[in-house]
Amino acid sequence: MKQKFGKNERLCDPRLIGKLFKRGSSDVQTFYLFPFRVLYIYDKENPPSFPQVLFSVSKKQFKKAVDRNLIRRRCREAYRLNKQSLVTSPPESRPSYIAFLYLAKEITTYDVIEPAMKQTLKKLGKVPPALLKSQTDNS
RNA sequence: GGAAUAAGCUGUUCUACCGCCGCGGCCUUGUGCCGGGGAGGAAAGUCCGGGCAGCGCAGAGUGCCGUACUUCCUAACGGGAAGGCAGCAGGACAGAGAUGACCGGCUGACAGCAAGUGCCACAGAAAAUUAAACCGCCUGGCAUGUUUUUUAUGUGUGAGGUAAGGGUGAAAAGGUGGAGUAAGAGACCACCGCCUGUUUGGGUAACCAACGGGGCACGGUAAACCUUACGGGCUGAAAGAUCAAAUAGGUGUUAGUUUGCGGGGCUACUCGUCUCCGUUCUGAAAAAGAGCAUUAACACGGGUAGAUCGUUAGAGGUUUCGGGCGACCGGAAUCCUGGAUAAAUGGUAGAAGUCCUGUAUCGAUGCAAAUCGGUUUGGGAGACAGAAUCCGGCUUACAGGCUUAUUUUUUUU
Repeated sequence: MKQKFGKNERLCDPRLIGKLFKRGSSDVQTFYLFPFRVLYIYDKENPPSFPQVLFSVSKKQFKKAVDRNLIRRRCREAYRLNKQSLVTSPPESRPSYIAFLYLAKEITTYDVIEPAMKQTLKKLGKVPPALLKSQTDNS
Protein backbone atom coordinates (compact mmCIF):
# COMPACT_ATOMS: atom_id res chain seq x y z
CA MET A 1 0.00 0.00 0.00
CA LYS A 2 1.37 3.32 -1.03
CA GLN A 3 1.55 6.03 1.56
CA LYS A 4 0.66 8.86 -0.74
CA PHE A 5 -1.43 11.82 0.21
CA GLY A 6 -2.68 13.60 -2.88
CA LYS A 7 -5.07 16.41 -3.52
CA ASN A 8 -8.13 14.15 -3.69
CA GLU A 9 -7.57 13.04 -0.10
CA ARG A 10 -7.65 16.60 1.16
CA LEU A 11 -10.80 18.50 1.89
CA CYS A 12 -10.88 21.60 -0.29
CA ASP A 13 -14.54 22.32 -0.93
CA PRO A 14 -15.61 25.33 1.11
CA ARG A 15 -19.24 24.13 1.20
CA LEU A 16 -18.28 20.83 2.80
CA ILE A 17 -16.01 22.64 5.25
CA GLY A 18 -18.83 24.95 6.17
CA LYS A 19 -21.06 21.94 6.73
CA LEU A 20 -18.47 20.38 9.05
CA PHE A 21 -18.13 23.47 11.20
CA LYS A 22 -21.82 24.30 11.31
CA ARG A 23 -22.71 24.46 14.96
CA GLY A 24 -25.37 22.03 16.22
CA SER A 25 -25.80 20.15 12.96
CA SER A 26 -27.13 16.65 13.46
CA ASP A 27 -25.07 15.23 10.59
CA VAL A 28 -21.77 16.11 12.25
CA GLN A 29 -20.37 13.58 14.71
CA THR A 30 -17.59 14.64 17.05
CA PHE A 31 -15.33 13.40 19.85
CA TYR A 32 -12.23 14.62 21.68
CA LEU A 33 -9.03 12.67 22.07
CA PHE A 34 -5.89 14.55 23.15
CA PRO A 35 -4.71 16.59 21.35
CA PHE A 36 -7.41 16.46 18.70
CA ARG A 37 -11.04 17.37 18.45
CA VAL A 38 -12.41 15.40 15.49
CA LEU A 39 -15.42 16.39 13.39
CA TYR A 40 -16.68 13.99 10.74
CA ILE A 41 -19.60 13.32 8.43
CA TYR A 42 -20.94 10.13 6.84
CA ASP A 43 -22.04 10.69 3.27
CA LYS A 44 -24.16 7.63 2.40
CA GLU A 45 -25.54 8.93 -0.90
CA ASN A 46 -22.31 9.23 -2.88
CA PRO A 47 -19.21 8.63 -0.76
CA PRO A 48 -15.87 9.78 -2.22
CA SER A 49 -13.35 7.12 -3.20
CA PHE A 50 -11.04 8.39 -0.42
CA PRO A 51 -11.90 9.97 2.90
CA GLN A 52 -11.22 13.69 2.67
CA VAL A 53 -9.35 15.23 5.55
CA LEU A 54 -8.33 18.65 6.80
CA PHE A 55 -6.07 19.73 9.67
CA SER A 56 -6.56 22.93 11.60
CA VAL A 57 -4.37 24.75 14.11
CA SER A 58 -5.76 27.74 15.93
CA LYS A 59 -4.23 31.11 15.22
CA LYS A 60 -5.29 32.19 18.66
CA GLN A 61 -3.19 29.49 20.29
CA PHE A 62 -0.14 29.80 18.00
CA LYS A 63 0.54 33.31 16.84
CA LYS A 64 3.46 32.51 14.54
CA ALA A 65 2.88 31.02 11.13
CA VAL A 66 6.04 28.92 11.48
CA ASP A 67 4.64 27.11 14.50
CA ARG A 68 1.29 26.47 12.85
CA ASN A 69 2.99 25.08 9.77
CA LEU A 70 5.14 22.75 11.88
CA ILE A 71 2.20 21.31 13.78
CA ARG A 72 0.08 20.90 10.68
CA ARG A 73 2.89 19.11 8.85
CA ARG A 74 3.44 16.72 11.75
CA CYS A 75 -0.27 15.91 11.93
CA ARG A 76 -0.41 15.39 8.20
CA GLU A 77 2.53 12.99 8.29
CA ALA A 78 0.96 11.07 11.15
CA TYR A 79 -2.25 10.66 9.17
CA ARG A 80 -0.44 9.76 5.95
CA LEU A 81 1.57 6.98 7.57
CA ASN A 82 -1.31 5.45 9.55
CA LYS A 83 -4.37 5.84 7.34
CA GLN A 84 -4.43 2.31 5.79
CA SER A 85 -7.16 0.85 7.97
CA LEU A 86 -9.46 3.74 7.21
CA VAL A 87 -8.80 3.76 3.48
CA THR A 88 -9.18 0.02 2.93
CA SER A 89 -12.55 -0.22 4.66
CA PRO A 90 -15.58 0.05 2.34
CA PRO A 91 -16.58 3.61 1.48
CA GLU A 92 -20.06 3.33 2.96
CA SER A 93 -18.88 2.33 6.45
CA ARG A 94 -16.31 5.03 7.08
CA PRO A 95 -16.46 8.80 7.60
CA SER A 96 -16.30 10.67 4.33
CA TYR A 97 -15.16 14.08 5.54
CA ILE A 98 -13.00 14.52 8.63
CA ALA A 99 -11.57 17.60 10.33
CA PHE A 100 -8.78 17.33 12.89
CA LEU A 101 -8.55 20.36 15.18
CA TYR A 102 -5.32 20.62 17.13
CA LEU A 103 -6.24 21.91 20.55
CA ALA A 104 -3.10 21.45 22.70
CA LYS A 105 -1.64 24.56 24.24
CA GLU A 106 1.98 23.91 23.20
CA ILE A 107 3.91 22.41 20.32
CA THR A 108 4.13 18.64 20.77
CA THR A 109 6.71 16.35 19.20
CA TYR A 110 5.97 13.70 16.62
CA ASP A 111 6.35 11.02 19.33
CA VAL A 112 3.20 12.42 20.97
CA ILE A 113 1.21 13.11 17.84
CA GLU A 114 1.63 9.74 16.15
CA PRO A 115 0.15 7.50 18.93
CA ALA A 116 -2.66 9.99 19.35
CA MET A 117 -3.40 9.80 15.64
CA LYS A 118 -3.36 5.97 15.76
CA GLN A 119 -5.91 5.99 18.58
CA THR A 120 -8.05 8.52 16.80
CA LEU A 121 -8.10 6.52 13.60
CA LYS A 122 -8.93 3.35 15.51
CA LYS A 123 -11.91 5.10 17.02
CA LEU A 124 -12.99 6.45 13.64
CA GLY A 125 -12.79 2.93 12.15
CA LYS A 126 -15.49 1.64 14.46
CA VAL A 127 -18.84 2.21 12.81
CA PRO A 128 -21.27 3.71 15.30
CA PRO A 129 -24.23 1.39 16.11
CA ALA A 130 -26.85 3.88 15.01
CA LEU A 131 -25.37 4.06 11.54
CA LEU A 132 -24.89 0.30 11.42
CA LYS A 133 -28.57 -0.20 12.14
CA SER A 134 -29.71 2.19 9.45
CA GLN A 135 -27.40 0.47 6.96
CA THR A 136 -28.90 -2.97 7.65
CA ASP A 137 -32.37 -1.48 7.27
CA ASN A 138 -31.46 -0.05 3.91
CA SER A 139 -30.04 -3.30 2.64
C1' G B 1 45.59 40.24 22.76
C1' G B 2 40.74 41.20 25.40
C1' A B 3 36.07 44.02 25.94
C1' A B 4 32.23 47.41 24.24
C1' U B 5 29.69 50.05 20.36
C1' A B 6 28.46 50.92 15.22
C1' A B 7 28.28 49.44 10.06
C1' G B 8 28.53 45.63 6.30
C1' C B 9 28.50 40.32 4.86
C1' U B 10 26.87 35.34 6.19
C1' G B 11 22.53 32.83 8.17
C1' U B 12 25.58 24.75 9.04
C1' U B 13 26.36 20.43 5.76
C1' C B 14 25.51 15.33 4.27
C1' U B 15 22.93 10.39 4.07
C1' A B 16 18.63 6.93 4.33
C1' C B 17 13.30 5.90 4.19
C1' C B 18 8.44 7.87 3.29
C1' G B 19 5.97 12.07 1.07
C1' C B 20 4.04 17.37 -1.08
C1' C B 21 3.69 21.34 -5.39
C1' G B 22 4.94 23.12 -10.29
C1' C B 23 7.91 22.20 -15.04
C1' G B 24 9.99 19.04 -19.14
C1' G B 25 10.29 14.22 -21.53
C1' C B 26 8.59 9.04 -22.45
C1' C B 27 5.14 5.31 -23.11
C1' U B 28 1.82 0.55 -21.99
C1' U B 29 -2.54 6.85 -20.57
C1' G B 30 -2.11 5.95 -14.77
C1' U B 31 -2.80 8.12 -7.68
C1' G B 32 2.60 5.44 -14.21
C1' C B 33 8.10 5.97 -15.05
C1' C B 34 12.47 9.17 -15.75
C1' G B 35 14.88 13.99 -15.33
C1' G B 36 15.29 18.66 -13.18
C1' G B 37 13.42 22.74 -9.72
C1' G B 38 10.99 24.47 -5.10
C1' A B 39 11.10 30.46 1.20
C1' G B 40 13.92 35.14 3.56
C1' G B 41 17.37 38.91 5.05
C1' A B 42 14.09 40.35 7.10
C1' A B 43 9.29 36.31 3.39
C1' A B 44 7.50 39.90 9.55
C1' G B 45 5.13 44.89 10.95
C1' U B 46 1.70 46.71 6.94
C1' C B 47 4.40 52.52 8.17
C1' C B 48 5.46 55.34 3.31
C1' G B 49 6.01 55.44 -2.21
C1' G B 50 5.11 53.37 -7.06
C1' G B 51 3.70 49.60 -11.06
C1' C B 52 -0.95 47.30 -12.37
C1' A B 53 -6.52 47.21 -12.43
C1' G B 54 -11.53 49.20 -12.03
C1' C B 55 -14.50 53.49 -11.24
C1' G B 56 -14.54 58.84 -11.58
C1' C B 57 -12.95 63.38 -14.05
C1' A B 58 -14.86 70.89 -18.16
C1' G B 59 -11.84 74.97 -15.69
C1' A B 60 -10.75 77.79 -11.31
C1' G B 61 -11.15 78.72 -6.11
C1' U B 62 -12.14 77.10 -1.08
C1' G B 63 -12.02 73.15 2.32
C1' C B 64 -9.49 68.52 3.94
C1' C B 65 -4.91 65.55 4.33
C1' G B 66 0.31 65.48 3.97
C1' U B 67 5.43 67.45 3.48
C1' A B 68 8.93 71.52 5.35
C1' C B 69 17.48 74.07 5.60
C1' U B 70 19.72 73.49 0.26
C1' U B 71 21.04 70.93 -4.15
C1' C B 72 20.97 66.34 -6.32
C1' C B 73 19.44 60.81 -7.05
C1' U B 74 14.99 58.16 -8.24
C1' A B 75 9.27 55.50 -11.58
C1' A B 76 8.14 57.70 -6.87
C1' C B 77 8.75 58.60 -1.67
C1' G B 78 7.86 60.83 4.50
C1' G B 79 13.65 57.03 1.27
C1' G B 80 18.85 57.95 -0.07
C1' A B 81 23.58 60.99 -1.29
C1' A B 82 26.46 65.31 -0.79
C1' G B 83 26.53 70.05 1.36
C1' G B 84 24.99 74.18 4.91
C1' C B 85 23.61 75.76 9.84
C1' A B 86 22.88 74.73 15.14
C1' G B 87 23.92 71.74 19.43
C1' C B 88 26.88 67.90 22.13
C1' A B 89 31.11 65.29 23.72
C1' G B 90 36.22 64.32 22.00
C1' G B 91 41.14 64.88 19.65
C1' A B 92 45.45 67.40 18.24
C1' C B 93 47.64 72.72 17.64
C1' A B 94 48.59 77.74 19.69
C1' G B 95 48.50 80.15 24.47
C1' A B 96 50.63 81.18 31.43
C1' G B 97 45.39 81.00 31.30
C1' A B 98 40.66 82.55 29.58
C1' U B 99 40.10 81.15 24.91
C1' G B 100 40.79 80.72 19.59
C1' A B 101 40.49 78.60 15.03
C1' C B 102 41.14 73.27 12.93
C1' C B 103 39.83 67.87 12.46
C1' G B 104 36.80 63.76 12.26
C1' G B 105 32.28 61.74 15.06
C1' C B 106 27.17 61.85 16.96
C1' U B 107 22.35 64.40 17.21
C1' G B 108 18.56 67.79 15.01
C1' A B 109 9.95 67.78 12.34
C1' C B 110 16.14 72.44 10.86
C1' A B 111 10.14 77.30 6.96
C1' G B 112 7.66 81.47 9.60
C1' C B 113 6.09 83.92 16.77
C1' A B 114 9.96 90.71 13.16
C1' A B 115 1.80 88.81 9.72
C1' G B 116 -2.36 88.20 13.19
C1' U B 117 -4.86 85.71 17.42
C1' G B 118 -4.31 82.76 21.78
C1' C B 119 -1.67 80.67 26.13
C1' C B 120 2.47 81.21 29.87
C1' A B 121 0.57 77.56 36.42
C1' C B 122 3.18 78.75 41.17
C1' A B 123 6.29 82.53 42.87
C1' G B 124 6.94 87.65 42.11
C1' A B 125 5.87 94.78 42.76
C1' A B 126 5.52 93.71 37.64
C1' A B 127 4.82 88.24 32.54
C1' A B 128 4.48 92.04 27.37
C1' U B 129 1.51 97.85 27.38
C1' U B 130 4.19 103.95 26.18
C1' A B 131 6.81 97.93 31.04
C1' A B 132 6.87 97.90 36.17
C1' A B 133 9.35 101.13 42.11
C1' C B 134 8.85 95.51 46.84
C1' C B 135 13.82 96.15 49.12
C1' G B 136 17.66 99.28 47.72
C1' C B 137 20.35 103.95 45.71
C1' C B 138 19.99 109.49 45.14
C1' U B 139 17.87 114.69 45.80
C1' G B 140 14.80 118.27 48.07
C1' G B 141 10.50 119.49 51.91
C1' C B 142 8.53 118.78 56.99
C1' A B 143 9.03 116.94 62.11
C1' U B 144 12.60 115.50 65.65
C1' G B 145 17.48 113.97 68.06
C1' U B 146 23.11 114.71 68.60
C1' U B 147 26.77 118.67 68.23
C1' U B 148 28.61 125.44 70.63
C1' U B 149 25.07 128.42 66.01
C1' U B 150 26.86 127.35 60.97
C1' U B 151 28.60 122.79 58.88
C1' A B 152 27.97 117.59 59.40
C1' U B 153 24.92 113.52 60.64
C1' G B 154 20.92 109.85 62.78
C1' U B 155 15.52 108.61 62.93
C1' G B 156 10.53 109.16 61.10
C1' U B 157 7.20 110.89 57.37
C1' G B 158 5.56 112.28 52.69
C1' A B 159 7.25 114.00 47.32
C1' G B 160 10.33 113.27 43.14
C1' G B 161 14.32 110.76 40.31
C1' U B 162 16.52 105.97 39.28
C1' A B 163 16.08 99.50 36.03
C1' A B 164 23.18 99.88 38.42
C1' G B 165 22.46 96.14 42.88
C1' G B 166 19.05 92.54 45.83
C1' G B 167 14.88 89.31 45.72
C1' U B 168 10.98 85.93 42.61
C1' G B 169 10.94 82.97 38.41
C1' A B 170 12.19 78.52 33.03
C1' A B 171 12.10 83.64 31.35
C1' A B 172 12.51 90.58 34.08
C1' A B 173 13.18 94.16 27.78
C1' G B 174 20.70 93.49 24.53
C1' G B 175 26.02 91.90 27.09
C1' U B 176 31.05 93.50 28.95
C1' G B 177 33.99 97.68 29.90
C1' G B 178 34.52 102.94 29.85
C1' A B 179 33.01 107.79 30.28
C1' G B 180 29.19 110.30 32.70
C1' U B 181 25.76 111.51 36.85
C1' A B 182 22.85 113.64 42.82
C1' A B 183 22.04 108.42 41.85
C1' G B 184 21.41 106.23 37.28
C1' A B 185 20.17 105.04 32.25
C1' G B 186 22.30 103.12 24.47
C1' A B 187 21.34 109.39 26.82
C1' C B 188 27.10 108.83 24.89
C1' C B 189 31.71 105.75 23.30
C1' A B 190 34.62 100.87 22.20
C1' C B 191 34.14 95.67 21.38
C1' C B 192 30.56 91.67 21.00
C1' G B 193 25.42 90.66 19.74
C1' C B 194 20.96 92.20 16.83
C1' C B 195 18.47 94.44 12.59
C1' U B 196 19.43 96.16 7.78
C1' G B 197 21.81 97.52 2.80
C1' U B 198 25.32 96.26 -1.30
C1' U B 199 25.20 96.04 -9.89
C1' U B 200 31.01 93.75 -3.34
C1' G B 201 33.58 88.65 -3.43
C1' G B 202 32.88 82.99 -3.26
C1' G B 203 29.07 79.16 -4.02
C1' U B 204 23.84 76.10 -8.66
C1' A B 205 21.75 76.90 -3.72
C1' A B 206 21.27 76.64 1.68
C1' C B 207 25.03 79.78 3.32
C1' C B 208 29.88 82.06 4.16
C1' A B 209 33.05 86.38 3.93
C1' A B 210 33.91 91.71 3.29
C1' C B 211 32.38 96.73 3.53
C1' G B 212 28.76 100.26 5.03
C1' G B 213 24.05 102.08 7.75
C1' G B 214 20.81 101.89 12.31
C1' G B 215 21.18 102.86 19.16
C1' C B 216 18.37 98.71 19.07
C1' A B 217 12.04 98.28 17.21
C1' C B 218 13.60 91.20 19.04
C1' G B 219 10.73 86.75 25.91
C1' G B 220 8.87 81.53 25.14
C1' U B 221 5.29 78.48 22.57
C1' A B 222 3.57 76.77 15.48
C1' A B 223 4.18 68.43 18.40
C1' A B 224 -1.39 76.14 19.77
C1' C B 225 -4.78 78.12 15.96
C1' C B 226 -2.55 79.94 11.90
C1' U B 227 0.64 81.97 7.55
C1' U B 228 3.74 80.72 3.34
C1' A B 229 5.50 77.23 -0.40
C1' C B 230 4.94 72.51 -2.64
C1' G B 231 2.23 67.86 -3.33
C1' G B 232 -2.37 64.80 -3.20
C1' G B 233 -9.08 61.97 -7.45
C1' C B 234 -11.39 57.23 -4.93
C1' U B 235 -10.94 52.01 -4.22
C1' G B 236 -7.47 47.68 -3.85
C1' A B 237 -5.72 41.13 -6.48
C1' A B 238 -11.92 39.39 -2.39
C1' A B 239 -8.76 44.72 -8.17
C1' G B 240 -10.13 43.03 -12.85
C1' A B 241 -10.69 39.76 -17.59
C1' U B 242 -12.34 35.14 -20.08
C1' C B 243 -14.93 30.29 -20.19
C1' A B 244 -19.02 28.31 -17.82
C1' A B 245 -21.66 22.29 -15.57
C1' A B 246 -26.11 20.67 -13.06
C1' U B 247 -30.65 22.60 -11.15
C1' A B 248 -33.65 26.78 -11.31
C1' G B 249 -34.88 30.94 -14.04
C1' G B 250 -35.13 34.91 -18.56
C1' U B 251 -36.06 36.00 -23.97
C1' G B 252 -37.20 34.37 -28.85
C1' U B 253 -38.63 30.85 -32.82
C1' U B 254 -41.00 26.35 -34.40
C1' A B 255 -44.19 22.27 -33.49
C1' G B 256 -47.87 19.86 -30.52
C1' U B 257 -51.90 19.61 -26.82
C1' U B 258 -56.79 22.00 -25.81
C1' U B 259 -55.12 19.15 -21.61
C1' G B 260 -55.80 23.03 -17.08
C1' C B 261 -60.03 25.88 -14.33
C1' G B 262 -65.69 26.34 -13.53
C1' G B 263 -70.52 24.25 -14.71
C1' G B 264 -73.74 20.46 -16.87
C1' G B 265 -74.48 15.46 -18.81
C1' C B 266 -73.27 10.02 -18.86
C1' U B 267 -73.10 6.32 -14.16
C1' A B 268 -76.83 3.21 -8.45
C1' C B 269 -72.55 6.00 -6.02
C1' U B 270 -67.07 7.61 -5.63
C1' C B 271 -62.77 7.96 -8.63
C1' G B 272 -61.51 7.76 -13.49
C1' U B 273 -62.82 8.10 -18.52
C1' C B 274 -65.86 10.17 -22.29
C1' U B 275 -68.83 14.25 -24.02
C1' C B 276 -70.94 19.36 -24.21
C1' C B 277 -70.66 24.43 -22.82
C1' G B 278 -68.10 28.36 -20.67
C1' U B 279 -63.49 30.79 -19.37
C1' U B 280 -58.82 36.94 -21.26
C1' C B 281 -58.83 40.07 -25.86
C1' U B 282 -60.24 41.46 -31.10
C1' G B 283 -64.99 40.47 -33.28
C1' A B 284 -72.17 41.04 -34.80
C1' A B 285 -70.79 35.85 -34.24
C1' A B 286 -68.97 29.56 -29.66
C1' A B 287 -67.00 31.91 -37.81
C1' A B 288 -61.96 33.03 -37.40
C1' G B 289 -57.67 34.77 -35.06
C1' A B 290 -54.64 36.07 -30.89
C1' G B 291 -53.58 35.24 -25.73
C1' C B 292 -53.13 32.46 -21.04
C1' A B 293 -51.50 27.51 -19.61
C1' U B 294 -48.52 23.34 -20.77
C1' U B 295 -45.02 19.83 -23.46
C1' A B 296 -40.89 19.19 -26.73
C1' A B 297 -36.87 20.85 -29.79
C1' C B 298 -33.59 24.69 -31.19
C1' A B 299 -31.35 29.41 -30.61
C1' C B 300 -29.83 33.78 -27.80
C1' G B 301 -28.34 36.56 -23.61
C1' G B 302 -27.29 37.09 -18.26
C1' G B 303 -24.90 34.35 -14.67
C1' U B 304 -24.00 30.83 -9.53
C1' A B 305 -20.55 26.77 -8.15
C1' G B 306 -16.12 25.89 -10.47
C1' A B 307 -12.00 26.59 -13.92
C1' U B 308 -8.38 29.62 -16.59
C1' C B 309 -5.85 34.25 -17.02
C1' G B 310 -4.12 38.32 -13.99
C1' U B 311 0.65 35.36 -11.73
C1' U B 312 5.76 35.78 -11.90
C1' A B 313 11.17 37.93 -17.31
C1' G B 314 11.27 42.02 -13.47
C1' A B 315 12.28 49.97 -12.21
C1' G B 316 15.51 41.52 -12.39
C1' G B 317 20.38 39.12 -10.83
C1' U B 318 25.85 38.38 -11.84
C1' U B 319 30.44 39.99 -14.19
C1' U B 320 32.83 43.88 -16.52
C1' C B 321 33.89 48.85 -18.87
C1' G B 322 32.93 54.11 -18.63
C1' G B 323 30.87 58.75 -16.02
C1' G B 324 29.92 61.00 -11.09
C1' C B 325 32.85 63.24 -4.40
C1' G B 326 28.47 60.16 -3.69
C1' A B 327 23.33 58.28 -3.90
C1' C B 328 23.23 56.69 -8.81
C1' C B 329 23.45 56.65 -14.27
C1' G B 330 24.91 54.58 -19.17
C1' G B 331 27.09 50.51 -22.34
C1' A B 332 28.46 45.29 -23.16
C1' A B 333 28.36 40.12 -21.96
C1' U B 334 25.82 36.41 -19.44
C1' C B 335 21.86 33.87 -16.39
C1' C B 336 16.45 32.40 -15.71
C1' U B 337 15.84 31.95 -10.29
C1' G B 338 9.02 29.58 -5.84
C1' G B 339 4.15 30.10 -7.93
C1' A B 340 0.80 27.36 -3.93
C1' U B 341 -4.85 28.83 -3.45
C1' A B 342 -8.65 25.33 3.24
C1' A B 343 -2.92 27.18 0.67
C1' A B 344 3.24 23.02 -1.65
C1' U B 345 8.54 24.03 -0.49
C1' G B 346 8.17 18.66 4.33
C1' G B 347 8.27 14.46 8.34
C1' U B 348 11.23 10.86 10.88
C1' A B 349 16.01 8.71 11.91
C1' G B 350 21.33 8.94 11.71
C1' A B 351 26.18 11.20 10.90
C1' A B 352 29.67 15.25 10.41
C1' G B 353 31.19 20.18 11.49
C1' U B 354 30.67 24.97 14.76
C1' C B 355 30.13 27.13 19.72
C1' C B 356 29.64 26.59 25.23
C1' U B 357 30.68 23.40 29.32
C1' G B 358 32.37 19.05 32.56
C1' U B 359 35.82 14.44 33.22
C1' A B 360 40.48 11.97 32.18
C1' U B 361 45.29 12.37 30.04
C1' C B 362 49.72 14.44 27.41
C1' G B 363 52.87 18.69 26.24
C1' A B 364 54.69 23.96 26.99
C1' U B 365 55.46 28.19 30.56
C1' G B 366 55.84 28.42 35.90
C1' C B 367 58.50 27.21 42.71
C1' A B 368 53.29 27.03 42.92
C1' A B 369 48.49 28.70 41.76
C1' A B 370 47.20 29.05 37.06
C1' U B 371 47.25 29.86 31.66
C1' C B 372 47.70 28.03 26.64
C1' G B 373 47.55 23.94 23.07
C1' G B 374 46.51 18.65 21.60
C1' U B 375 43.84 13.85 22.38
C1' U B 376 39.65 11.11 24.62
C1' U B 377 34.75 10.80 26.47
C1' G B 378 29.91 12.89 28.49
C1' G B 379 26.11 17.00 28.45
C1' G B 380 23.94 21.26 26.12
C1' A B 381 23.05 25.08 22.25
C1' G B 382 21.96 25.83 16.99
C1' A B 383 18.74 32.36 16.42
C1' C B 384 14.80 35.58 14.35
C1' A B 385 11.39 33.68 11.53
C1' G B 386 7.21 30.95 6.44
C1' A B 387 6.04 33.85 0.14
C1' A B 388 -0.11 34.70 -0.89
C1' U B 389 -0.40 40.66 -6.92
C1' C B 390 4.68 42.62 -7.84
C1' C B 391 8.63 46.13 -6.92
C1' G B 392 11.64 50.47 -4.11
C1' G B 393 12.26 52.03 0.89
C1' C B 394 11.56 52.48 6.27
C1' U B 395 10.94 50.09 11.04
C1' U B 396 11.37 46.01 14.21
C1' A B 397 13.52 40.74 15.50
C1' C B 398 18.07 37.80 15.17
C1' A B 399 22.21 32.17 18.12
C1' G B 400 26.86 31.74 16.06
C1' G B 401 30.75 33.22 12.51
C1' C B 402 33.71 36.78 9.32
C1' U B 403 35.40 41.88 7.91
C1' U B 404 36.09 47.14 8.88
C1' A B 405 36.08 51.51 12.02
C1' U B 406 36.06 53.98 16.81
C1' U B 407 36.68 53.93 22.09
C1' U B 408 38.79 51.62 26.27
C1' U B 409 42.01 48.23 28.80
C1' U B 410 46.26 44.84 29.27
C1' U B 411 51.07 42.89 27.78
C1' U B 412 55.76 43.23 25.09
C1' U B 413 59.47 46.22 22.64
